[in-house]
Amino acid sequence: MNIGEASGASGVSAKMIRYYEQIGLIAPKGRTESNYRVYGEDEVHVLRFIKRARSLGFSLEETETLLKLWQDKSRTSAAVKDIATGHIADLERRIAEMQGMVKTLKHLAHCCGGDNRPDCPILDDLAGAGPVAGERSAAGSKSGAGANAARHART
Amino acid sequence: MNIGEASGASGVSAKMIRYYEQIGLIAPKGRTESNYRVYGEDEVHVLRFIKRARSLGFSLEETETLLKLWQDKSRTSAAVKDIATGHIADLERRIAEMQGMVKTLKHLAHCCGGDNRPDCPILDDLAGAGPVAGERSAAGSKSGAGANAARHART
DNA sequence: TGTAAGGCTTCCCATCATGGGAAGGTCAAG
DNA sequence: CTTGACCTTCCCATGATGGGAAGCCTTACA
Repeated sequence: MNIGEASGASGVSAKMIRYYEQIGLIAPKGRTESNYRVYGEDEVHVLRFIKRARSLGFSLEETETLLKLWQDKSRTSAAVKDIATGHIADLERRIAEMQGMVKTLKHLAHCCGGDNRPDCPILDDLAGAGPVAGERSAAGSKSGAGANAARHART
Repeated sequence: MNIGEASGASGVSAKMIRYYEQIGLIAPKGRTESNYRVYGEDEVHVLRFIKRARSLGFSLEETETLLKLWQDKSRTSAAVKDIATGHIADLERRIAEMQGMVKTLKHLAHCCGGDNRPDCPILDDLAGAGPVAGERSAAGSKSGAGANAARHART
């Protein structure tokens, strides 16, 4: 199987397959005489494993650990569960952060006329004009962590 | 005011202040003879504006637009509100994606013994062993979009 | 058998926002 | 006058992915 076929069979782009190889996550079964990568069913299975793990939000580093556990027949399910629960906590923390942003933004947008006039509570808030109608909680009170939290949070 | 003082007064790191200058988001009031950047209250105000926008999850591109609107006295609040509502929708989409992941992961973790034995429904799922007890919905059924969604979603 | 299309290879670059660090100039306090 | 704390610019790294160029290989078709 060529890289293109392996890509089609796994749903992982050829570009990514090469990248995963580069970072030591997977290796082709071999190479043809003309240096083409050759894959078998096992490799495709690994690629699908990676893809599924990524779709559940695991980082490539976590995915690598999970992959090793998968291939280690003497693993304990506790080790796997630890990674999963840690990841769940991470996701929930990020969800909470974003929900804080949404809460604040909805409040501000609600207070904003959205008309032809220039007066805008959203800009007032950003400019540090102080609370619009009530508190400046949500993402506001933890702006330090929030700023950090917002980092890389964009698709 | 030096860059260090402006950083302290705004909460934006000196490194970032220089970067924002590089991408044209802000400029110092001037330079000293020895080439040090000099800032005034206005610049600090802009930096705080940027920081607040970032803490609400706006990208630097969106922040730039908001900044221009803030400085444009003939803006309409509708233009600002549009950006905010678009951003809210974006956040909510990403929140929903992550919630899907959490839902699936919690189900899998719940089904996993977390003990000394190697049997693990989490690995079974990743390996594509099919649904553990019920469906493979949540992040699973939209795995294509999910994979994309997971991208850059990590702090 | 020649050729054209498409696939493969490697290599470099871009993204987005941020931090780290080196090499060297400047300033203020002791 | 030295020392330490600043400042300057420049380069590199992150994480996961895509884009594209230059050049080789394979397959199908005339």
